[in-house]
Amino acid sequence: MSDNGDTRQPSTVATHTEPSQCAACAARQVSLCQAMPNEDIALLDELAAKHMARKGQTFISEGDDAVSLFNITAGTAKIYKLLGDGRRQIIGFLSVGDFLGLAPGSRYPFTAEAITPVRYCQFKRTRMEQVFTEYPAMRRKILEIASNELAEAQEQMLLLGRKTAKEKIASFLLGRVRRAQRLGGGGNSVDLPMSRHDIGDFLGLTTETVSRCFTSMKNDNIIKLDGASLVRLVDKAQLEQLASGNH
Amino acid sequence: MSDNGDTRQPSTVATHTEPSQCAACAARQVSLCQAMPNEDIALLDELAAKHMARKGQTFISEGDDAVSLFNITAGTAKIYKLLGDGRRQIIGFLSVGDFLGLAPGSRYPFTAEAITPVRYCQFKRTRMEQVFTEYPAMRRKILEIASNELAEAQEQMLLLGRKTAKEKIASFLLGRVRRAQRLGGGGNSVDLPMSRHDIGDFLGLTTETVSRCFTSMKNDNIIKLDGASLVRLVDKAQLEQLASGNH
DNA sequence: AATGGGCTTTGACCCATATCAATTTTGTTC
DNA sequence: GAACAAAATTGATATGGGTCAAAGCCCATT
Repeated sequence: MSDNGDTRQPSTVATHTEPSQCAACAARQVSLCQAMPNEDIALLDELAAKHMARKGQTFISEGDDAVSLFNITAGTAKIYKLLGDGRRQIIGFLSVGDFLGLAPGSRYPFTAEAITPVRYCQFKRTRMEQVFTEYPAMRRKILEIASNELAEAQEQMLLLGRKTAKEKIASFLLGRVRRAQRLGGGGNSVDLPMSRHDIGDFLGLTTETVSRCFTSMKNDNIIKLDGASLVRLVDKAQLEQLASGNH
Repeated sequence: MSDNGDTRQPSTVATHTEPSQCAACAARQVSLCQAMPNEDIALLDELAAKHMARKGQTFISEGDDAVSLFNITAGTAKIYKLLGDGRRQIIGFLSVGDFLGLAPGSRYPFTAEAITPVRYCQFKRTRMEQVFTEYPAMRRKILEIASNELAEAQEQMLLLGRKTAKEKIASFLLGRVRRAQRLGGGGNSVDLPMSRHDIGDFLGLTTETVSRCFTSMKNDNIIKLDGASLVRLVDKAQLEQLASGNH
């Protein structure tokens, strides 16, 4: 696919490592790390390798040895899976506070790539396993995160299997707003750092169909477009209606 | 949908409760319960309410208070989500050893219905939370199960979003064989206790398309049908080829 | 502020799968 | 084992979204 041009065989190694403090981390309150008691947070500082990924850089590759767990602290990334002939399914978009790296086997079942510049912490699985044993609250938190992701994945199955193009777009936009609100963001505007192509690969549609839906919803006065990447939700009630499959 | 006819408002209450012993349970070795040490297995016996669900009976309803966790010990069930107008997405088929009930909020995000007569154990969440604290291996096992389900869900997203009808059917059949093998079942035959309609709602297809794919694969000598519910995989290599999206 | 390249949008056309409508097959009950 | 109902199959037709192609737009760079 076109945007894989220079990232097909990228190194999993990060460009840049920097010191920092978990205590002051913006992601702390919305991430796994909130389960670590304040007095012991320094331990995570020791264990976390802090990295950056440039826009377009792949920092986890499907099939690689799953030796690490990751926590996004800034920016937006996408994780995806590919079919043999290049068809792509984006599994999710990750941003500040999001956790990834759970793998049922010994290999990552997806690729992760930065959409904007991304900051992330990398933890060795083996070391973290010890931490989880020492701090049961951490393991409880991971399980909570996994449960959430599972429910989200199931909701996405409903979307992919049974919703129409417009319903998919409506659901996507509402999901984005909710996420923004959870992170303390504002009311009815959504920023879309990913391309139409990415949105299509997330929703099981083509770029063209995504674009046509946006245009049609704009004409129906359901949304307003401010450039390609800022969407204002004008008629949220109608979006909810669409997203839930009520006709 | 047609097969909801008499189960739309079914009670979540089971028909029948019976004593039994976890120690002798067929599901033990392939379920959560294997994480409980032998000497303490009696504890689970005390906590597990053993139930049966008749064919077609709903034993978890989407939106209900998520007070319990479940473990299937015999039979096959489906879990699904509905859209406002009745469109249905089946999230998974469960059988012996499968665990369900993880809910990110306080309500179940899906409905569970027996396809064949189902036996299951029901555990109160609050009680299990204590057990998990007392037996960390149990929580570790749940996390392992959740990771597995998450990866499976992501694989299913790839299927729903990007595979063609034939590729979906090929993936489905292979998935069924693998599951059967994991449970000690035989080589190249698959039993399909669910209807074509159910398969369609699992794969994001209609009954008719499912049936046409089966017919076409039969004609291409990739599979053999023995009645509607027994499938023999004749050309597994070709199925793998199809399932992985290689042309 | 002109140039160029990559997104995004729009248009025309097509096809895989849905829909609608009969059969045929299977399984269950008396 | 006859009779019925439910499920599966097959056929004919329709359509939502894909594909292919051509502008248009937006910045980033100079």
